[in-house]
Parts: sequence; C-alpha cells; structure tokens
Amino acid sequence: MRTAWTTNEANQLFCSDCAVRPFSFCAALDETELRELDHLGRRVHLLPRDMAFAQEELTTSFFNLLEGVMRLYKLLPDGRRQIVGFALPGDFLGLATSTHHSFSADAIGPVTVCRFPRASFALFIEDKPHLLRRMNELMVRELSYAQDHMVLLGRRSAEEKVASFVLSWRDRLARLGAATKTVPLPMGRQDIADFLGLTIETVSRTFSKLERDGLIEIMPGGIRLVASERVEALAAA
Amino acid sequence: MRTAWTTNEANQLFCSDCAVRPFSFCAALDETELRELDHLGRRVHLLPRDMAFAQEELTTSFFNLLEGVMRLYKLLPDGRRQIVGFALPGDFLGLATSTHHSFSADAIGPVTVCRFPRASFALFIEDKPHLLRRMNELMVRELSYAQDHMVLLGRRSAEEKVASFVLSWRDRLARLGAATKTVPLPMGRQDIADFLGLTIETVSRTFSKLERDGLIEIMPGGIRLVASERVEALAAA
DNA sequence: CTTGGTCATTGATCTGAATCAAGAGACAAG
DNA sequence: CTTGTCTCTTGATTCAGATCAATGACCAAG
Repeated sequence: MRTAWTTNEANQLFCSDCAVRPFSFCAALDETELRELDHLGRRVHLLPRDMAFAQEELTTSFFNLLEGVMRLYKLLPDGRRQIVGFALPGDFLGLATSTHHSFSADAIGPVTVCRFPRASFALFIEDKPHLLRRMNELMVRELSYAQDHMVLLGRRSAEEKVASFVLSWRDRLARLGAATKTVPLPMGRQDIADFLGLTIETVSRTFSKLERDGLIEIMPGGIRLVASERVEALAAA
Repeated sequence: MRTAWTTNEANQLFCSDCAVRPFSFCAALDETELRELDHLGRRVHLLPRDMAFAQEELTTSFFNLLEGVMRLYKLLPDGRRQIVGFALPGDFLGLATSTHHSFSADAIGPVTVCRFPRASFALFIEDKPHLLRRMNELMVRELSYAQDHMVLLGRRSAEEKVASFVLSWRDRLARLGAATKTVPLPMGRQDIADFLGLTIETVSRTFSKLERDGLIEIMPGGIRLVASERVEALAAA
C-alpha cells in the first residue's frame, strides 16, 4: 500500500537513451522536445506491491512504464477485484477523467517508471498536435483492447478465457522482442483469475486441464506452448 | 444488414444549428471551424437494423450520432455477441486502430447521424490542438466507461448487472435532459443480455424479480424506478 | 377476425464455474 | 532443520445462471 515514489527517487537518465522510447508515446518527439521532456520526468523504482496511484486518488502524476509489469485494477466496496489490464514497458499510465484516478496501479515485480507531474506534462503536450495525435492513437488501441476484453469477460468459457489470455500475453511480450514458445507469467494465479473474471481454483484447474490435454506445459514462473495451434483454436472460437 | 447511408442521404443542415453540439466533440470548435465542418459532414438517416459500419470493414467514415440509439457490438465466429456499448446523441463513432473497424454499429430505432469521410476529417483535426485535446478527453471518458463495464462483466451478479445497467442508462439519458423516474429502454431484452453477459431469460427473470420485490415497475418500452434507492444499493455493492 | 412473426415471460432441468475444504510445494526467518 | 506463510493444486459439493421448452402478448398483413 505504500506509495514509494515520494521517498524513493532514482538518479536521472536521459530520454534519448531510453530503451522503451520506440514503444512509447515519446517516439513521436524530436530532439528538442526530448530534451525538454528530460526536465519533466523523474525515474522512480517501485518494489512489488508498491502503488503508483490508487483509485479515487487525486491525479498528480502520469507514468511511463520502463521496466517490469504492473497491475491495473478496480475494487468493489466488498473487496471483489477486477484487473482491467497488465502494463508492460512502454505503456503510459494515469490518464483519467479530469481530476481523479479511476483505477489503481501497483507493481508486480520490481518496476521502473518515468514519473511526470500532471500539470507540467499537460502544458508540454498542450500545443503539440503530433504528440496529441500519438496519444490519441495509443488510446484507440487501448480502447480496442478493452472491447476485446469485454467479449472475453461476457461471452467466453473458462477454457477460452485462459487460452486467449496466454496467447495475447505472449503476443504482447513478442512485440517487445521476447521469445515465443515459452511464456513467462510474472503475475500470480489470483491476478489471472481477477483479470479473466474467474476464481483462482478455476484458473488452476484450467491450466492443469490444458497440460493434461497436451496443449501446454506448466513451468515455474510461466508456461510452455506445446501445441500452440490447438491453443489458438480454443482462443479463436 | 443494408448500409443505408450510401443510398439515403438527407438534405444538409448547418452545424451551428445542431442540437447535439453541446454534447459532442464539435463543442470545441469556433465559428470559422464550424463553417468548415459544415462542408465535411452529411446528415444520413438510418432505419432500425441499418448498419453504420461493420467489424473488419475498412474505415471510410466517422459518425456523429444526432438522433436515436445505436448498438455497438462484436461477434465471435460462432455467433456469440457482445454489445460493447449503446450510443446516444452526441456520441462520436468510428475511431479505430488505423484502417479497419473493430466492432459493428447498427441502429436500434430510427437514427440520424452526421457522416464524415475519414480522410477529410483526419485532415480537419490534424493541426487543431484544442480539437485533438477534446477528442482525447472523450476517449478517456470512453475508456473509463469500458473499464467500469469490465468490472460489471467480470465480477457482478445478474441482479447487480441489471440494476447497474438501468441506473447508468438513466444517468446517460438524464445528461441529455430527459426525465429520471421513468427509464425508457429502446433496446430489446436480447440486447440487454448481450450487453451484460447474460441470457435473455436471465434478464427477463431479473426484471421480474426486481418488480416482484417492488424496486421497479415494468412498462411497455421501459421501466419505472419505484424504489430507486434500493436499486442504487444493488448497483453499488 | 385470423395468421404468422417477433419478443417477453415463466417453468423445469442441467451444468460450468463457484465455493468449501484439504493438502502440497516453495521459500524466508529463526 | 523447523516453523510459518504463501501460493498453487486437487477433490467434493453447491448453486447461479444457462439451456430447453412452452406459453402469452403484441401487432402488422392478409
């Protein structure tokens, strides 16, 4: 529950050296703008379970994820949780309707983010049409992703949910340039359950079933796709 | 399945007279820009079931909904349907990842839309930061709405789903300036089911139960909130 | 007035996933 | 090595919602 970034600031590096720039909103910036951005952001390290921001909290910062994986989730008053997404390096976090965050974000493993104060970031993008268009593009992608997830949550079986999840997670990692046959799953079973609208038991059983049927192999920290075409078939229909 | 707008164009009216402008993206425009926009858009009437565009189709137009209600949905290969949203006057439709639509949109009742060719609209907004920011704002709202819906689909019971739906629908209508105690439901039970991730029977049974318990009254074409505070209680937790 | 169509409701039954309940590993702290 | 704490898995049972099956209400066409 601690918000680490108030107490735990790392030394600054330069945007021009940033490894995630090609995947990030800042890919749209030129040299001059990058140097300007250098003065806005601060690198911050988060430990597992550290929160970048919480639902209902005043929006004071935006974040660009540099390293690690984050969990984005909403809680119901009685404690039920829905994970609305997992963030990977290059993802931009914190955009919210006006003043308050509509979901919480915390670190799964160790995480590095680039933190931007809300106000100065807003000034920075205000009159930069190419950057605004880039943000638009990212949000359209995000929205389309959200709609796909609604289909999954509303209309798919447990087996289809798990299969789709594994594949779309693999594809996101692949876009960042990782291997494809072995799929690391840094999040726990409960996280997967809360993402897919299932219980932890059903997720566990479904993984076991997929392994028993010879589609995957369960490994510590992830899975291996033994018969990816059969997993694709499950995810497709 | 017919796309009516190729054959069924209405006579043009002016943006400055447009009733939905205060609710729409074009609220951000000044006099000169409005006159420019007049030349881009054409008003088009759709009949029930007419499609504005279909999933996978090339994006040739954007739409601003002027009158009526539309259904936005995605289909799985086997015919299962998830409605990702209902559009009301003022809503902007058609933004998609690059070239293709990611969902279908059709008319529930009779509908009037303002149709903009993709290319010229893109040129029009390209260098207008205030308009780009306005679009951004609308998309953040959309995304936040999508996330709320994920919580509903993934973590709520049938009764909670129906209660939340009725209230959020009422609130959207209220923002457009309609009455609040009686809630018109222009969409059918099957549409509500496909929106909430339920079957038509469960929706029907749930409405009946809410009526039996004295929370609502079922009327032709809608419902009346008899004990809205009890409905709110269901929707909240 | 009858016919056929669509849509909504209700009842009976079934089932996929939730819930309840143990274990089994993994691992850090003492 | 032991102990406690997690997380994951597996089994038994229950239950919310799906499925199957009529029936009723409404309405436009003949």
